[in-house]
Amino acid sequence: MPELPEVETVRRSLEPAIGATLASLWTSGKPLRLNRPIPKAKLKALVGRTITALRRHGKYLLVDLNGPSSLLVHLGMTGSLRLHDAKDAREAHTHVVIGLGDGRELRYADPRRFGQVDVFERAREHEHPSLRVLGPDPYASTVDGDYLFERSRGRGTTLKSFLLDQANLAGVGNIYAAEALWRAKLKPTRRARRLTRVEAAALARAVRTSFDEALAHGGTTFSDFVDGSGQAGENAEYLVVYGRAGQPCRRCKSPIRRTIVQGRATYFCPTCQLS
DNA sequence: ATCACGACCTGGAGGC
DNA sequence: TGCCTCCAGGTCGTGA
Repeated sequence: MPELPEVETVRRSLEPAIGATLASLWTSGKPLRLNRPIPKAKLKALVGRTITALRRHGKYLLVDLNGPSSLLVHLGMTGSLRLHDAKDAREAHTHVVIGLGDGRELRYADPRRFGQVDVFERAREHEHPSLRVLGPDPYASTVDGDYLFERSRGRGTTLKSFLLDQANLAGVGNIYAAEALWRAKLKPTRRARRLTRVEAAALARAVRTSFDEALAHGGTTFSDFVDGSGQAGENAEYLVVYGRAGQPCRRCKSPIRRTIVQGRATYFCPTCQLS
């Protein structure tokens, strides 16, 4: 579910939590991704801190608190981070509840438990195992055609895998890889090393255009994505290729094709995305 | 080092 | 109604 536009939508929707103070903490006791336990003691130590800012890098949401620490949240496939009234019934698969002491609660829920919740020291942010390996956020000024061109030299993998590799660009997932490749008129199975400088520039623009559109529509919801206030996104209606197998290409009317590339559903237009 | 693949986990959809 | 199989927005460990 949540790729960069969805995580950014969550980030924006949680801004009303800035200024709130962490007052209590509850965890389910169930482990998340890689069977790793939620660091309850580190989270408990944050009680008394105030939320000062909400940031995002790629698909990671960073909640800054006064003092040296921040909270890291990754939504995995099915995670949600929502502001609730403390009186609201707790939804199934809730794993972290942070009481804000003002009648509100920040709740992390994640049915599949592919997500991540952690605490880190901001001064050592770049050393965090999950953040350390990330490439630049596609909205960073350093990301342009030249960056993608240089980065793709000597890479024998497909463009699709290249885009999904968070070490290259942080934030692209399976939906927007397909969307961006369609916009740039590039075939998902094209080898990254074959990208020309002109194509790389088109791809950099295409990634951002796809994200801009999705953001304007509040993100893509298929079944379970919601923002911090529980609102679903409308972007599924506007997708150009993802999930549109058999439907006409929005450029040339050819039926969109679905294939599997490296184990993941891949949508493209066989006419527009010839190479 | 790079790359492809399967595993992780739950729930929903569809077939019988 | 049940039971089975397949599929899903992400990441990471393994082995070639």
